[in-house]
Amino acid sequence: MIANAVLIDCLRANPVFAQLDDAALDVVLAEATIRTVAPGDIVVRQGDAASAFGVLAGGRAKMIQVTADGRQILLRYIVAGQEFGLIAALPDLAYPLTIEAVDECQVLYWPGATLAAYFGRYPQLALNALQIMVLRNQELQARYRELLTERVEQRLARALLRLAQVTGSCDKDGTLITLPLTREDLAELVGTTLYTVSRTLSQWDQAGLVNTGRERVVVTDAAGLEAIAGTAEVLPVSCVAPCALVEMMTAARAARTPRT
Amino acid sequence: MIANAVLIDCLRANPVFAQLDDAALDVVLAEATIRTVAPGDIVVRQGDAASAFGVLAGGRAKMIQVTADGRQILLRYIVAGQEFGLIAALPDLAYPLTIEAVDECQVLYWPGATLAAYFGRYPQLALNALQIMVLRNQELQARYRELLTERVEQRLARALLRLAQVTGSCDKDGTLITLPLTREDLAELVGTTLYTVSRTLSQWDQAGLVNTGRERVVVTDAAGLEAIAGTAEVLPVSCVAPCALVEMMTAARAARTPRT
DNA sequence: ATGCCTCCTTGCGCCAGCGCAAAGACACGG
DNA sequence: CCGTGTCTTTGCGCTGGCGCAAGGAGGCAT
Repeated sequence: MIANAVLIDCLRANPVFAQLDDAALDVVLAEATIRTVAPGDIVVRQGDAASAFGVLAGGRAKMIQVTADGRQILLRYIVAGQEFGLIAALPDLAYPLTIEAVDECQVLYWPGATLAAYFGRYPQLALNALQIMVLRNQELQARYRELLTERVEQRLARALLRLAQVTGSCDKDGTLITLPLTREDLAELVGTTLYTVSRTLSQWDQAGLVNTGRERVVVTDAAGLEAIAGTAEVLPVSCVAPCALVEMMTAARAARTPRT
Repeated sequence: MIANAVLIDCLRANPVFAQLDDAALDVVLAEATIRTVAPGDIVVRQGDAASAFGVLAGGRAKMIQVTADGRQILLRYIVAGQEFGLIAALPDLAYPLTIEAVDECQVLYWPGATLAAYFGRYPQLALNALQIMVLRNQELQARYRELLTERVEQRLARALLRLAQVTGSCDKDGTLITLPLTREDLAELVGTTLYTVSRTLSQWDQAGLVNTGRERVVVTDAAGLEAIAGTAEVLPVSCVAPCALVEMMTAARAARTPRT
């Protein structure tokens, strides 16, 4: 059993509950159900009625989607402190993805109706939820754009850097990604095949950028990977004179001849 | 000038204002600013501070993103009745995309702070906004998945079907997509090059699936395109016995040998 | 130790889609 | 009616990445 103080901290750290005072957090926590999920087990299942909202209080989990033809994609990993299932606040929707525990997970649950009630009682929460969805949407849009415009190498480099940031632990000469990452996991994450991932990692290993092993990646030269990933950000268009936008786009389009 | 009744209908039809009574709609509309945007002009600019929320009352517009290297992607088209800039309700964020008018557009604007105030005054609006973002997120996730798992042909077929549905007008023997669609627009929409789009459309034209012209596509055999697009939906996983999920995924993965 | 299972590597052949270049078609304005 | 600019088509060569197949290597249980 996890101490209450830890759970409260968990909620406090979560953007959904930002700006909620301690008394309210106590009330909210008191209404939560806690459940332990074994590694490999399903937290929520794609297609099921979205009945519960949750916060991961411990452990890590994969968010995956299965397609009609049985292929699966790995959308992202979530770690302790992150929430899922905001969709449960809305009536009659289904989970759009499956969440599968990687480690043993502690999960705090609330019925969707309870979350909806919180939105009424603490209006800030509704705004928080909206903000989360807006930001997530931006992130997804960015990844969508990456998929359209970048090549496998770049996407893989960026994925490793993100994972190192979220789940990295310092290691001698590098950052170890503490998730059990198979080549196939990485392939599903960046949208390629396990062969290509393997080949690319081997190459980077020899070049001294990373250090790989069975289900293990250590980032030894983050700067090198960043160079491969390229500038991650979208052009901050408004940094230039406002009216120059159209001209700049045109010029850039004219100059973009090499796709490299 | 557009008649007030038309504008009210426009708001009523918009999911943000769902379940708002007529009196409230009047109040909301009274606080709106209306602006006309000429074809090709920018409605909101990527990177600018997200200061306003808007509803398109007339005309159609492109949502595009420019990348650091000057390439651009076309996220989607919006038509009269659709909203944009929900992000303006939140403090200190920037528009993540540019909206460019295709036709002459009439746009209703509210300052972001006004929208935020509406969320306080009419709590349903905040829930509506959340729902919109959740659904948009699902759609984006679906397109992300398509990009990862499907080939150009499928994505192009699906894009045409969607466009025909949203902006189609009945034509002799087919549905005309009324947007001025260049091959490059389509390429940016499905994530390919104008060459591939041109080649594919030529092929479909000869096969009698579509009828193409300069900036013009008529879908003559929607069923044929649907066959190419394949099953659009994600596997409704929970339709099978709940516990069969894992087995089914495993079986499907074993059976997915040919990527075709 | 031994065997087994899963994961990883790598050679090879292949093809979808890219991107150039050059020519053709269409629309519009003068 | 012609010129001009934009959009479209299509031949061609190329390559990034796919996917198979076969072998290797790490880890776990008995």
